[in-house]
Amino acid sequence: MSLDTATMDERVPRDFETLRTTILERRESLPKRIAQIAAHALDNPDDIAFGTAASIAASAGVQPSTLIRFAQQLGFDGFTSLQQVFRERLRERNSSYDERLQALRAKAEGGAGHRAIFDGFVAAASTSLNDISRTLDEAHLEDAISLLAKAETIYVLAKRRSYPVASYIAYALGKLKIRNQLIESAAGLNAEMIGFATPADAVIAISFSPYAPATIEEARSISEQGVPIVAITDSSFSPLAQFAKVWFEVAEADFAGFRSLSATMALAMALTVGVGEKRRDTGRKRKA
Amino acid sequence: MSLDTATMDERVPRDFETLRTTILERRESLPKRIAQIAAHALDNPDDIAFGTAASIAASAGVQPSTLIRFAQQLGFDGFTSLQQVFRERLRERNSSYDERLQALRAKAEGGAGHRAIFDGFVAAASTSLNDISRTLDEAHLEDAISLLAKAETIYVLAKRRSYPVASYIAYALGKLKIRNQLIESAAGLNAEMIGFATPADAVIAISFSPYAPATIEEARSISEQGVPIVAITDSSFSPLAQFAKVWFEVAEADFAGFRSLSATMALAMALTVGVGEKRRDTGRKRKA
DNA sequence: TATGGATTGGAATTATTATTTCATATTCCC
DNA sequence: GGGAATATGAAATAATAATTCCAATCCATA
Repeated sequence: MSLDTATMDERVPRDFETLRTTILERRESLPKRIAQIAAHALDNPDDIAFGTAASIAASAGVQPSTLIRFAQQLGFDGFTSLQQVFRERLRERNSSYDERLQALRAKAEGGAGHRAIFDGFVAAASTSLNDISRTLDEAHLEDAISLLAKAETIYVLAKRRSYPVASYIAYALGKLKIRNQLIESAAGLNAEMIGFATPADAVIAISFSPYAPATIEEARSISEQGVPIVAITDSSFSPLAQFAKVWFEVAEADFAGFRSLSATMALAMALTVGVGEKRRDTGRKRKA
Repeated sequence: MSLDTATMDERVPRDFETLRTTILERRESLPKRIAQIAAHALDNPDDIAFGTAASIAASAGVQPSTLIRFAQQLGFDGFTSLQQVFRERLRERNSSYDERLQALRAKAEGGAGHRAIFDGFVAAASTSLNDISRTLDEAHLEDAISLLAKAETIYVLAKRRSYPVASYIAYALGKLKIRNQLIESAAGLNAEMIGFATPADAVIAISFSPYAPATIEEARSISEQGVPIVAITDSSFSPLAQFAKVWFEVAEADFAGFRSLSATMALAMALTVGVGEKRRDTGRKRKA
């Protein structure tokens, strides 16, 4: 009877992406109601993962039995095993970014392809983003934005690994027509540039362990001139923290010896755009 | 009997974070077995979300009834409603980054606090990372890494918005002792620098719409010298694509007018570290 | 338009799973 | 150390959910 329905030769999709592809391939050849639930499944994968056969069937507008036929047509032996795939998807994507990162690190160590390296950096970035959105102190954010919004010129201070963030901040401030000055290491004029800063200005300083000595030195000297500093750094022991009016602790995950910048970037952009908004609101605009 | 157990005055935790806090607060005062399952729940939230009362109890080393008592002690009326919280957590975190981004955009438009802006950038970064890890072409990655690994000097070419990525690549290449040359816009010597490149070298070029004319011009001129180009850009219509031996399409989500860089960064780092590995493997090393 | 095969709906059945109950053990306080 | 209160284990029970079955319907083809 049902022994010889097309379930022998075809592989049962074990992961969501394969399943998705399989469904899309067969889309045309599926009976109406089965197609209906197939579409619903791809559109609402979470519902499949958590719902019961009855509830899913109802929200897709079919009978529970149809749902089971759908699963069987794909080679599963019932709804439950189809559901496993949808659950696995949530498991993988979600919670275990940390563990996943661990696994990927091991994998990459073991010399497994370049895809693993890429996945590692993606996982590191995601982990960092998750972390920061959990730990960011909202009050600090408000304080920092107020402080920066009052500044005549915003100085942006960062070297080496943090420099890309600084350059993005400078780019964004420029686009928002907010006067700013990037203090690079390239030209040897840092000391002079810093000398121009006054207490009416402000600084965004970014540095992570091992802290670039130049950054620390410049931060010290500028804070001694009474210029308020907003710092982004990685621990309360950071030398930057002691010079700063407001500081953020950002823990970036690393992979293959390079730390992610994603969390720092997100915070940097929030500060920048936040300052832009604040200035627009208070109607206090300056020339770029 | 059980009507007046402490379930009236205390709020039932509706979201995972509240639940977590509640559990941690009471940790000390919980009976042994209940504490055991409480710890297990916080350590393996996914198991709670997907398992059955029996399976969870088994893997925590307690009886199913204990699990239910645990739920009731927290104010839930049974295991099922406790489980809902764990499922909701997966739902929220996962699928809906896109929708969440939409919501946040609307919220930020409406002038809702700076936290919303920050969340928006985090969501944009996450969305971009999800996208790229789905769409990245593994073969392209291999090709690009092989190509770059053979180069004597790697030139890194990017302006404006893409410049932070370029500067991070240059930093990382430097740390890996791979000879490289960053082509900035600052110094006006780009034409001369480019003139030094030979077909034995290679270029990483990064540009997104609206493409910086200088980047395109420089890419054209360098490709005419026979130097192979690896491009990171945002569509197959990108002018960069036509000059490139290998090119990657990276779609970054944007928020408040600024696109995320997280996906581009992850790809850039994978390329960089990939090249480092490849050189180490082939034993073909060069001086920095 | 009749006929066979595939598809579907809906209820009956079976399986699984949560919950309750009760006997036993442990803990805490006097 | 005795006794009450609390906690725990194990199995019985109730609830819920998946699956199957069969009759009705639809659809293509002769």
